Amino acid sequence: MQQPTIYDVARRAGVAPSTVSRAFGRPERVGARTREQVLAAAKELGYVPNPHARALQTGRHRTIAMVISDIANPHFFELIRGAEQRAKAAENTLVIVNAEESPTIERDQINGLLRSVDGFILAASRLPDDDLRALASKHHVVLVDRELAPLPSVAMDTGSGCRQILEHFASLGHEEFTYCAGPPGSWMGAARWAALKAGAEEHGLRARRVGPYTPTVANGGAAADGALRSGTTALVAHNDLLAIGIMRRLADRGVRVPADISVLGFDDIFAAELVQPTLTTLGGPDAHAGRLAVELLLDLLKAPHGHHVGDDGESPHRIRLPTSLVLRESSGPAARPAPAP
Amino acid sequence: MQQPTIYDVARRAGVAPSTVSRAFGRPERVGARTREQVLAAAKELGYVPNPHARALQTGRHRTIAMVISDIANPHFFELIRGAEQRAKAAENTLVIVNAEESPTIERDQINGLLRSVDGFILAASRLPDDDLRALASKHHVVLVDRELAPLPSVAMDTGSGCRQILEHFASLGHEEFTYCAGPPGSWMGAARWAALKAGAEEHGLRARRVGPYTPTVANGGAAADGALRSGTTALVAHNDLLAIGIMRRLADRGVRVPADISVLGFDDIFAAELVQPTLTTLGGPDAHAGRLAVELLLDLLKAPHGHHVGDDGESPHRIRLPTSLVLRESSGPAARPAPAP
DNA sequence: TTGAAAGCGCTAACAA
DNA sequence: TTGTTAGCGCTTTCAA
Repeated sequence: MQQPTIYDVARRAGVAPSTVSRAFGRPERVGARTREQVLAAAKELGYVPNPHARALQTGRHRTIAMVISDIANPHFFELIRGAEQRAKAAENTLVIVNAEESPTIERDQINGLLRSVDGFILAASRLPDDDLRALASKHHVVLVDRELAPLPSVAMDTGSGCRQILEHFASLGHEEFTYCAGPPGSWMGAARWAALKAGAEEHGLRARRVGPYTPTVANGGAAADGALRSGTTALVAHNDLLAIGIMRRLADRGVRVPADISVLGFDDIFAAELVQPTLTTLGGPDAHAGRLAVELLLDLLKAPHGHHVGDDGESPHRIRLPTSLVLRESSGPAARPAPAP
Repeated sequence: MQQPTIYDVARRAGVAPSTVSRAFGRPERVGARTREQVLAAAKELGYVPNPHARALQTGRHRTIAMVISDIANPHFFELIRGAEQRAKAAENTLVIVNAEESPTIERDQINGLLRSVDGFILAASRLPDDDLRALASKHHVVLVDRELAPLPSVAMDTGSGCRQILEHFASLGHEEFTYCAGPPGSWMGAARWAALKAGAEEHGLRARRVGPYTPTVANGGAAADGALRSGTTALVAHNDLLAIGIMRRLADRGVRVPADISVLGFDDIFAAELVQPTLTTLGGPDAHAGRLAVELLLDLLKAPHGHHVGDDGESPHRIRLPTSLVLRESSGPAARPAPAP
């Protein structure tokens, strides 16, 4: 059976179609009595407004898309939750799409939704800067876990976070550490390494880097082997998934954590306290980040149409969230360098 | 700036708007030369078809929605991945929405997408049977992790799966076991308990049940305490998340796994082999399930409009996937019943 | 406050 | 093969 339209409702309520439209879109511009009749008729008929017809006319879809670089990474759970909450509060639908760590897929997903959503929240986007700027010049975009002037963004404060890690290492007597890098396209990964390297000297630490590795538990094996070769006493992994994989491989090779090597991760995913030993990691307010990202996007949508952040000299919203180092069992006092195998 | 429309492209290419439309929608019905001109003009202008206008006319959106009962449950990762793959192959966009384990939210999410997508894949839906049937009578719906005649569905084969568990217990000398139930609205949970209970006797086992519990790691504590009170030697949890939580609580209370109690889960999520001891669990081909679900939905969409499965006597597609018990460290020979605390 | 009518961008008869 | 034309269901002037 056909879905009923405003015309069906109008006929039933004995009013004009435009009145039905108003009753739904701007109820205050319809007489209270009329409104009730219309709503009643609509209910009887099971009328549901057609969002396409509405979008065609208004250009608004009340839908926002969240593109996640890898939906299998638990790090994004809370982000998604927060974003959903906030979107729902604003009566917007949030659709999640997965980019599978691939810029190509990410681009395709975005293009597929370009005309169906009001804006995009790109979480840990792997797109090149230029693509991002081009997209933002025609559509509303908010970045998460990435910063790029002049786009609005929300990201963890890498600088202060990495300083906490450095201090932790220094206070435990480590003299150097090795960073197991994530994917080359990861802005966060680059930022972390930059901050770690920059702050190392003043904490009396030598910084090394191995990688890049795709950040999954499975790839931790290679990362562990790579790091072990350098005979280090402390490891920082691109994220918790990689850190967990590293610890597994270390255990297999008989290297004790933290006695022989300390291991740190980023994100504080739920598995961090499930593994043995539990993982010391730098976490942040993910749900809050999700809420803020939606809020930023909503602000953008309110701006005059065709107006995008950066058009004039207005200060973009670049939010940095505080992080905190969650101390668990995987980090401890420096040991002598692990014997090269 | 305004997005260009077919009219702009038509003017530029010197053809009629309908020709532009055809060039995109049914390229075979346009002369090769004309088509090239149109496509070239479209490219220069940066034209992108407006899916709403198209949907308004055709009723097709090339979008399918996947509603997940809890997106934070890693069990759904592979399902999502498989579904995405298949959807992409058919040039459909897959949007994921989260129901947060709440029937109300699930219904709201569905209603919000009702007119924007071609069909729904409901994963572990918490909706009452009647709601599901009502929805399926007006829209295309495929169920995952749930079965309800006459809707098409794909689910793990609970019967054979639970038999494997029972045999495992019996062969290890257990004489009874306790099932820690999941949420009341979970069809899968009910099916598991039913299968476990039904098969227990013939394996010489006594079956008990405690719960329900919301299946999260955090709730494992209560589940463990509940089960311990009964002095059991074997535990089956609604899913891995709950099982992991149970093991943590058991460890805290000094109960050894599997020496004192064996613990089993369902789903085989990635964390199952991360925990200590690693978790014995019943897993299945999740990615395959995702692919199949999309395929089933695509079949439905191909059927004549207004025609829904069950309208006539046609046999619905109810797919059952084989499961396999992944033996890990958390299950072992029966001990004497743990002393009641 | 309500109605009439135009049109959003596209597709699909129907004609040419 | 291509153009003309009439909507899809809705919102939004403009009048009444």
